[in-house]
Amino acid sequence: MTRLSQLLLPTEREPPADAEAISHKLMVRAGLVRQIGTGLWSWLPAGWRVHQKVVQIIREEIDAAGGQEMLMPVLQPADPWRKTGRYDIDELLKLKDRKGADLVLAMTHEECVTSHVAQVVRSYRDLPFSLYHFQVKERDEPRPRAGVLRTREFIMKDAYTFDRDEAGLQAHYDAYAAAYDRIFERTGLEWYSVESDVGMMGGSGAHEYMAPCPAGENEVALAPGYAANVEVASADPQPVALAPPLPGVGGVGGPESVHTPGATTVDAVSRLLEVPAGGLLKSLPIVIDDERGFTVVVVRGDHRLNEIKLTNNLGAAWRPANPDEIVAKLGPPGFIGPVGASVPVLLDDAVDAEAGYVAGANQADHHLRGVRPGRDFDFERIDARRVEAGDTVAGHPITIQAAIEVGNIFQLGTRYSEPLGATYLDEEGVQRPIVMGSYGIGPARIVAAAVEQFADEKGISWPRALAPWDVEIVALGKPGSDELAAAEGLYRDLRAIGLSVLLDDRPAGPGAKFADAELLGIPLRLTIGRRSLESGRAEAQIRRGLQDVEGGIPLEGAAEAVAELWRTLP
RNA sequence: CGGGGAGUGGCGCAGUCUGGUAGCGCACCCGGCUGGGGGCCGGGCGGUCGCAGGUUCAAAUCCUGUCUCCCCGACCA
Repeated sequence: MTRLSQLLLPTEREPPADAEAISHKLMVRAGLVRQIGTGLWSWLPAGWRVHQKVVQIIREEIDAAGGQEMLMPVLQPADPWRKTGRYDIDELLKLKDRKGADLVLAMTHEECVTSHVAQVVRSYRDLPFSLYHFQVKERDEPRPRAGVLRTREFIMKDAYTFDRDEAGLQAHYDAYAAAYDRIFERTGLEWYSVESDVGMMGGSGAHEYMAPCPAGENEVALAPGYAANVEVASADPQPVALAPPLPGVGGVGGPESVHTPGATTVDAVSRLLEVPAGGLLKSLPIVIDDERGFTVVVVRGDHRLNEIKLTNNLGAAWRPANPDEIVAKLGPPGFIGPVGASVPVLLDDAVDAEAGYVAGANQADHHLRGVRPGRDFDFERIDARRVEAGDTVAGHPITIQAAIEVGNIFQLGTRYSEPLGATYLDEEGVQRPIVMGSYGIGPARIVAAAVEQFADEKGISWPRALAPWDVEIVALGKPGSDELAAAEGLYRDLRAIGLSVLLDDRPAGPGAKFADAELLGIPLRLTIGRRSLESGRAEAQIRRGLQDVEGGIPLEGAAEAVAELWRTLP
């Protein structure tokens, strides 16, 4: 179906009233997708062609990397999810069948694939291998948003590797990383891979593949040779100009108490004492979920706590202390500090132990000036702050950029094989858990990212590899006209040499056809009108940049010339 | 879950405050003109105003409840 007159392509002049993200607006306007409920989207024919382009690229590269394609169900028994402890996740949709049996709608397929492998694999001779499928995932998201960027139902390519040991996993992981590089390179997207948090998935290592764009929900810290999710990024802090010199710094005597009535925030203290925010110490009382208990985390006043880094570097869960605990252990909230506190202090790496700071005095309406870590309080070091733009890595300042996560790779280890009993016998007859990895890609996010990255004021501009059709022919003139006949001829010739072609043969005006073509974003547009017939040439416009091809393309032998031009497009 | 906003022909909106014959633009259908950037003229089709209950002689409009959708935040294997 490649005649526009017969294609269901409901384009709109106006974006949905409440849409914000570029991809949301344009994918709806261009007739690619339609919404049926919050976070629930249908792919219309043109949009589905793009999705299938992405799927095919992924399939080819994962096959080449040794992945074996299969298919697992979305509807699954609850039992394996109970065994892995994931049945209680809020995002997991649960239901019952007519007999009252508990079922879930899978949000990913570790439980299923691992259950099968547990039944099938007996010996080290059965390993290694990797499996994958493209399948719908269901997630009861707290807040779907931005069109197809974050939905409750979506298709994912999820792959799983099964190895005898960590070394095998590492080899598989590296192979998948290389395959991912090829996949994202082929899509034509701007992308990079970053270190990422292993999250609640557990495991020992993870990378995310990011496509930078304004609608992205992730923040990535970037510097030459460095890219990390802000969730886990570390960097050298920017220095703070501490002037004038603070009392007590390097000198005799302890900190000096100053009256700071009502100054409960960094901002207020900073202004009152005329000390930059970075010259303050911010004390964050927490309760760690192990023998450490009540603890104060101290970061520079101009820095923010990174809760994920804190959790990872503590190696334990924690919660903010409540006001009663703070008063009992330290003093009035707003005036707490590490000096004189009889609780453990974790000092962020960015705090200079030789410098003098302002900190809360653990006394209402008072702060201490000239507080020097080490001299005035004992501490252990921790890296717990969120990096800021301008911090440096190996001397290079970082920037922080919004990005969409389009893929990820995880070293799972035995997180799923142990609870589900996926084991094998090694050469010595010893039973060992299978070592696993998991690897996801969201094709819909790749589609949306491509829209976001290359759209202009006229509409979408697909990378050649993802476009729903290679070439669009705009046929001007009435039905039955010579122009339309010539367009039909060109259409057949292009198809004959293997290009996919969308022919706009609708009885519409030229303005409407050109506008729709630019909205839909096919990389190359050929126009056949009266002028073309008179000059023997089709006008050609490259969508990216809306560049007209000088002189057009001679209709005589046009197919080869078009194919040649098409291969040069982005 | 917290905060904000919105439900009126297919789409985008006005009307609601101050109750009194449901409107506009686009799209769509028919006829004609036009034919290289959303063109013009004429004639049409299409809406239980999200849903339920209430107040009233009278409800899109006031009251109560409820459902749905969007945005910000929290959350996000």
